[in-house]
Amino acid sequence: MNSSVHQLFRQQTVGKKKRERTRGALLDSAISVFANKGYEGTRISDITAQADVANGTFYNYYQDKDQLLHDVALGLAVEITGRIDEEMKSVKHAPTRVALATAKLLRTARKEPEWLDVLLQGAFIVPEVQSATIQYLRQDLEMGVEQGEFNVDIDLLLVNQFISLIRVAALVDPTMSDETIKSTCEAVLRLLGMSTANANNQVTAACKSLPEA
Amino acid sequence: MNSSVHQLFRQQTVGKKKRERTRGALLDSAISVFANKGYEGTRISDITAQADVANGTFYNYYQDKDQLLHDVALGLAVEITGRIDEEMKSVKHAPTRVALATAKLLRTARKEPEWLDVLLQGAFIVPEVQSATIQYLRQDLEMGVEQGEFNVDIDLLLVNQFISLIRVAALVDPTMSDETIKSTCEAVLRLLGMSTANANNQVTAACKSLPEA
DNA sequence: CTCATTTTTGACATAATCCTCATTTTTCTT
DNA sequence: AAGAAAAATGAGGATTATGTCAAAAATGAG
Repeated sequence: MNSSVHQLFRQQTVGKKKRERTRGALLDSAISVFANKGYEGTRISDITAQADVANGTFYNYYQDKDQLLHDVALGLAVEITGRIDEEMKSVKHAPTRVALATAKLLRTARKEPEWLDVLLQGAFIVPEVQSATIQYLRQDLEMGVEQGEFNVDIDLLLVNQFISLIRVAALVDPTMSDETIKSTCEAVLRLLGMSTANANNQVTAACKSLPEA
Repeated sequence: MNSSVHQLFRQQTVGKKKRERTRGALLDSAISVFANKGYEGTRISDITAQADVANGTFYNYYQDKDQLLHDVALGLAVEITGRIDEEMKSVKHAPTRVALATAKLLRTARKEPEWLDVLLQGAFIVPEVQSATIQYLRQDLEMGVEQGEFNVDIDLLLVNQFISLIRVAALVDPTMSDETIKSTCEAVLRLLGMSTANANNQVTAACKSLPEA
């Protein structure tokens, strides 16, 4: 049985050969199970049951949970950052970009809480997912320093602090209210060295350009 | 075999009856194993082996891992916050208190990385440990707002953001260099609404009052 | 030192999960 | 629609962890 309504990887594989479609089913299943039981708490049999395939089928595609998490999280990273980037092509002001990207990411998490959950699990466990995520962020942060808007050193610690603020939002308020999104965006900008008032203004402006709840 | 040099709970139970001493051994063992294998990855047999007792002995003291984590993390919370509070009795200026407490906590983590690791695991898993930690923090944060130094709303989200910055420091730099400690203290103050320059000054001043590395 | 009480022990029954592979079923090309 | 290739199946052996308990050992009060 597969209770997830939004099947990212299955959608990506309709029309392809059976092999790819089954892989897609396993990946979608993994999103749901990893999110609900956590990576450590997940059993292979949870994933195959959710994907509606036999136990042995898993081993036709992956050798272990690690490889599956790698594929799932990296796929989610590509999907999510791709969407956000696409919507921000024309924005050149770093604080606006950061506020918008954060808000859009958290909005995504409101609709698909499992996506962010699994992406973050991957970012803390799979090095390749971590570096993909970090690289994506780092550009905007460095742009903000060059623009004289962010008054901090951009290093590995700072980027991880950024990511951890995202994680906390999902943890404290899984429903991801507008309130939580706004507070988190402001916290991020303060972390980057903007004043409370400045951060507030940036976030208020950025949120206006978001589609309605 | 017990490779840990610093045996907090055993120290607390020397002279007491056998029952308390064995409990202390289990608690110290748990610190080491939880820190190295993570809560989920820990087997009961790991803990009894490390404590140099038989498998069945565990069940004379705890019904499951949960109860053990509860005791260990709460014990660590009491020990660590107790020490820090004691050393800050006379400090009334909230930003100084926050910078000092953060620096002292991270200094503790340098000497006893396992303590902070397990405390944080507990804070995210055991509600009672979480609320103990949060209550401890919240007082200083609210004091800072009253003193007009922290320009933010103190809510559950903010307190968790604070804690997550601590966690990130331990994650990114387990050796906990002075550099990491300083950066983290500054990030915390920025999160609380202080300017980069102000945060910098506070932290520099606070670090001067710390004992040498 | 004695011995009732407390504590420890570790083999074992139970249970959970992993992973394989011989067999069956499905796919899809011609 | 036939049939070779691809994919799926799920029973079962191997492994690992859990929690129990009757017997053995250690404790410490008198």
